[in-house]
Amino acid sequence: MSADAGPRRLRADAERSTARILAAAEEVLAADPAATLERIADAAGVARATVHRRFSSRKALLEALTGVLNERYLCGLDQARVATAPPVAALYRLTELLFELKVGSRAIMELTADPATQMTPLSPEVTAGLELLFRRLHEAGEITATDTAWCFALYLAVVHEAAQLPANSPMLGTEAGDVGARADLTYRTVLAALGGGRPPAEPRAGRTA
Amino acid sequence: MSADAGPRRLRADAERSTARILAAAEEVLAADPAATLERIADAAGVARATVHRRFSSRKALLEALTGVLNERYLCGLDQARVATAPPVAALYRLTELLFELKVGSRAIMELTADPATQMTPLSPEVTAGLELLFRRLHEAGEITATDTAWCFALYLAVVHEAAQLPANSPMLGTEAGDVGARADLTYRTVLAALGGGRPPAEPRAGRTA
DNA sequence: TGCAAATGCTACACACAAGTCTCAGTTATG
DNA sequence: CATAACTGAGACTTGTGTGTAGCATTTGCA
Repeated sequence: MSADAGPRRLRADAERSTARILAAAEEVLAADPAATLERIADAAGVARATVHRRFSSRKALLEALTGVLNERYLCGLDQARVATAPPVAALYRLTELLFELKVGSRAIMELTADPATQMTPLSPEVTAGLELLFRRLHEAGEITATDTAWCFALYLAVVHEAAQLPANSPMLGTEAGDVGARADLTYRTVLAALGGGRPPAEPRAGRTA
Repeated sequence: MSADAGPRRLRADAERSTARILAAAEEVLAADPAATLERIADAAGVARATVHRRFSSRKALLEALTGVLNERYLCGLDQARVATAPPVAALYRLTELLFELKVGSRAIMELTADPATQMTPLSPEVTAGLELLFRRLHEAGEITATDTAWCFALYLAVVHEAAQLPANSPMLGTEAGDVGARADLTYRTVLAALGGGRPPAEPRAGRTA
């Protein structure tokens, strides 16, 4: 399940290096998608050679990164119970989780998708989960939009914009937590944008459980 | 007003080359933001050396490109009469114009903004125009969102997503023109997303005039 | 028509990131 | 503790994009 899933398991410190590199790459690449491996190595506190040791190439590192993000999405979809919970509750919970897991930057996702195919680097499981969620929202009459592709293109866009919004924006209100306010804004905006006929309902299930 | 605004004016064919390069750069860079100057030159039907002759550096070319886009925005804001027309009509018209002028790809705009400052490469005039539009929308009660920054971050995001939407999406309906359908979808979505209390009103002024 | 300007083409210099290799020193783990 | 794994540091090759220069040719313009 790790980056390379090599034949023999890594030593503990090597595993730590891998994790630190991935974390640093996420942070650095979010700020500058064209950042050098050297800058990533610096941010991770390792030598550039070590990056090459843990990841056979830059491409491999990027793929590992999107793998991590995919796992986070999958984890979020699972925790939000998109298949069973009331759709609006699932959407709200999922949105909270996405902000908690800091899946704000779309730039990283666009790094692996080569310019030609323009394919979404989201795994089939993730897209299936999102499709299910929005289909259920539609069946419940919470949204009117019919195209699930449009639904989560818009959803991801709003998540991204809400993540980039400066912390002092009046849109975030005076609520306590920062991520909570962003999630709330995203939830309301998406539901309204996709044609919620009624004013957005409060979720009926657990909030920050 | 041209790319370099040199001391002496260019010959007619040189001016044409400049235009062709800019057009090619827009198309190629929209597909792949990391595209080579050589690929741009090929797409423009000129030699790479000519690109260097018309634009002193890659950076200069990118700046010229954003200049062009800024002009288009400015032109759109002017034609939409954002200062005088009824706000919803102005929004609708502006949206139409943005799609007609193919200002769909945000990738190009993000090319000039260096990763550090994260500044919007939109000119102050453009941002001022957009701010005015959304403030008027708010004052007219068409939207409830209070932060203009949030308003046009979301607006641009929706424009971008609508531009990327595949042509056969059910969201685009069976309307005649492609750009019209996208503009319509964008208009409705944005108005709803920003808290239009009522179902989005039809614009009261000229449509595709 | 004649001249200056613009272009295509080729060759070259330069910078820089990716990737490989070696070796000495450090750290985990049986 | 002894071995094997991991790391940092440095040197090195390679590939590639950018930018410059020269020269023959074409083209706009007066």
